[in-house]
Amino acid sequence: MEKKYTHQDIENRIYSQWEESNSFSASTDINNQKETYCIVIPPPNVTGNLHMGHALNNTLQDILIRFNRMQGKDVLWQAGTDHAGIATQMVVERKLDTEKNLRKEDLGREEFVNEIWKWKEESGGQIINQLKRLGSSCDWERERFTLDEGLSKAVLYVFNKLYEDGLLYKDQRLVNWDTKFETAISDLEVQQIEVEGNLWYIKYPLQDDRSKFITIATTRPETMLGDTAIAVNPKDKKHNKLIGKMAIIPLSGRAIPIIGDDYAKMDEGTGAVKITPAHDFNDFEVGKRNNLEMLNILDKSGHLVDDDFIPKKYQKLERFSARKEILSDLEAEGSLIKTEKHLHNVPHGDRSGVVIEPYLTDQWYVDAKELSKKAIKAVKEKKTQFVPENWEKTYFEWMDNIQPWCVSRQLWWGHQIPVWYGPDNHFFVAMDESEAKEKAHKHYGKDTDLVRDEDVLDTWFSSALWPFSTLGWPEKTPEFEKYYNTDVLVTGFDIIFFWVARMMMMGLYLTDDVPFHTIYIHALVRDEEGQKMSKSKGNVIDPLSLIEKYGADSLRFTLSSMAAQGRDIKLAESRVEGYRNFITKIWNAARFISTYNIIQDTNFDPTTVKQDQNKWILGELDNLNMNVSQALDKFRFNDASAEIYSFTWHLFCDWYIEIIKDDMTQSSEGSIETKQTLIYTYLNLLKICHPFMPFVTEELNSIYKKGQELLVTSNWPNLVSNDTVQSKSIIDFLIDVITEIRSIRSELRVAPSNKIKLLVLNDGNDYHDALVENNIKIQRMARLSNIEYVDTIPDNAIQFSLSDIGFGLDLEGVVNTEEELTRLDKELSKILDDLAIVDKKLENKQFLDNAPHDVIEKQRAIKEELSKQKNDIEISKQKFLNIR
RNA sequence: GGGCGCGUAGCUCAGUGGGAGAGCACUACGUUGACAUCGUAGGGGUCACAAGUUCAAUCCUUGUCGCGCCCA
Repeated sequence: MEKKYTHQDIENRIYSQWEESNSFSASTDINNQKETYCIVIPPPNVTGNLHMGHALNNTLQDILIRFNRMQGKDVLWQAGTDHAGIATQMVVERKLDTEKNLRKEDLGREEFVNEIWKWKEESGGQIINQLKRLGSSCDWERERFTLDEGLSKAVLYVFNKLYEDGLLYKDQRLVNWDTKFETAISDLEVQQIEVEGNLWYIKYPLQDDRSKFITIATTRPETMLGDTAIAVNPKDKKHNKLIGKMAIIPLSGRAIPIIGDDYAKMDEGTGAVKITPAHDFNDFEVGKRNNLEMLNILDKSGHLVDDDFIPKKYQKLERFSARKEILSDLEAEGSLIKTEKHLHNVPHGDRSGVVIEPYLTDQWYVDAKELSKKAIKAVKEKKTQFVPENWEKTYFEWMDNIQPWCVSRQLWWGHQIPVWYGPDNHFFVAMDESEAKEKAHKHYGKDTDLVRDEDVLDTWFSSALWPFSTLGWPEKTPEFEKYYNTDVLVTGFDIIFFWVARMMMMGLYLTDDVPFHTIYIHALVRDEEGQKMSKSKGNVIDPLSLIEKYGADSLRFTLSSMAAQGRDIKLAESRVEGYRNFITKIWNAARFISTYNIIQDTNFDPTTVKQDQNKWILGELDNLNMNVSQALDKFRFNDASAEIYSFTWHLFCDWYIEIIKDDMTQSSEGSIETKQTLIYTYLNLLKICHPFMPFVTEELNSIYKKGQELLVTSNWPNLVSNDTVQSKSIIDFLIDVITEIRSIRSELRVAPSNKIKLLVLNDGNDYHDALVENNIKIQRMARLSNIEYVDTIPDNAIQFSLSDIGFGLDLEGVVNTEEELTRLDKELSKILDDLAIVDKKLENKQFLDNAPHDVIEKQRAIKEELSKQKNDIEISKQKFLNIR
């Protein structure tokens, strides 16, 4: 075997092997009766690149998938990507601009969309290959894309159904408008950013007496051109007598009413607020309440319109230039009273980065309120369960306050809305143009030319169908029948609103079933300082470079070790390095085994082993098996990882391998049993490690199972279920003896090369036999010259006792008496402290009356143990004082 | 303003109503053919603070202080 595990060479080879053997494929035998396990991947964006969030998300999914696959279930991990409307369109627009200096309008819609498809075929979906590098065992043959034919059909069907059911309608409302992309965006794609702006105080003269003014304060003076009222609070004594009068907008000269409305807060600003219903969400509501006119001052690119109510000089100005102009003009004419610095939140598009405008447009809306009812109920009734549970609060909070879902986007890339308009703007919702034409014929009584709605649907509209559309729904496919509903959705909390909530709503509406019964919400990966990773901060750790450097298994094991519930992951590279060392350790254990050319005996029956060391390690292996399984059932990835780590390193390598070293060079019946146990344990350990570290375990397994089974499709180990109570207590005892001797040697600075004599008192018990049987092992591991069984421990020996057996270490001439006395004092004071605590409890009558029996018994046992140790030390101490 | 969460070893974090844990870092010493990406041993904590419940609190309750995130 190579001295080190070289992941660079091995990972690609292993992954191809998995793919070539179809190891990831869900069963093709649709009629098999096996229990199913299905996860749908949260589809990464087709423009995406693997970041730490993906790495964590997919590591956890892959652990679950591989674990369940090894349980013998019929497993489907449904893979794919989404078409990411804005993001993808943006990428291709930028590319066209830099490469050909073309704008999408130069090409026209059809050709531009072709360009996007071309881009998608050539360089889209890179992330799929990156997921493969991580080791993800998705069923790639079933990979889907939200714009696939089947998924698009589902989208059309759902749009029609929603419309027919009265859950989808066209409406004119304010939307979040991105002036860069010239489309509506979701409020979830809007980031509120705190900005230091200004509050400008502007006076509006009264129409009937222009020497009088009402003063308003605004952060957006340019919108005054669209004001259609000034609101004051009816209870505001300073202002309420003005209600019903008219004020004049400076610069434009248009007259607007002063109205009374609670929305005006007396203690904010001047108490009077300008109302611009077409440019502010709150004002929109005020406008509707008071039947105000809605004047749109902006075009879709954020320039002022050239309508008559806008003074000529401001027409067609960009919105921020307009603000500048207007402010300087206000100042010039004396309408600007003062300017105050003002910290406030300004909405920004999370992709475009530009300030988002509330903008009055016609859009398609889904009645999310209605759809949310079942989705709320399903979680309340635990048909779908959040893990950790408290995330359901976040879910409920959002669901309870849900707004109509604006599903139309003014983009070219996406599912074009299946609505056709007649010449009179009467529209027909249909599955395709011919159906629309039929409907139009019925409506108009003759063939009529129709124009299709130009807009496309929000990407999340199609993503919401993902858990079932990928399985062939709305067709009643065998896959849908078999794998739906899916088992668990694994995702980050930041996606609960975007995606989880929508899948729940659509799933329940369309399939009358929850899309998954568990939603596991994992952490966010942050940098070492706990900052969110972002390109602008430059603190991004690239998972691919970590994979390059340390191997995918190291990264995976690091992430799963740190994936404790309810806490974010602060990732430092040193952790990855540490777990890389762990993998080296596993590798080296295999090298140890390989030294002895052990051939695995397929008839070996672990239930028949006789020796304590072997029974013990098999028992510990069973524990590991159960603990890992239970931890994974509860999504406790960090616990599972910790179990694996400590078993492998601290039981198997540190103790088992050390204990059995003497047996390796022998050929007795006993040593054969040990060799077979060694290899049995190791191969099963590889299986248990496999979901976490698939590459290295597959490679190591192949050393012993060349050409036989692959780990990926092997079965999870069965429990051995021996009775190991006695073996465990014996091995634990031996470990204690060796550890105690090592500890004393180290503290008394006995050189490792100095082999000393161990004395054992002859008044012993059951453990005596174990000492005799393991004589050579103990000598080797504790660096002893020999072990002598004696009737008394001489005065100059260091004395200790374990499990009622007295021991002495003959250190005459080796140890400095004063040093030993110091050591004993230190020991003693520790024991006395502990003893005091136990005594206090046992002397407390209340404690004896109230505490449960086993707790009291435990305290008594502790006391006994401590008293014995105290006694030993005092005797030793006296002996050393005597010879001082 | 509303909600969620976090303060445990130098760092990163587990954990439990009944003798404080891990990894990394640190210190000392290193032998033996699996492993120096290692081995052995060791040091290090008022479990943020305060009050309460309890026979018993790091854990439960309340409050205070500090920090983070989400929503408005």
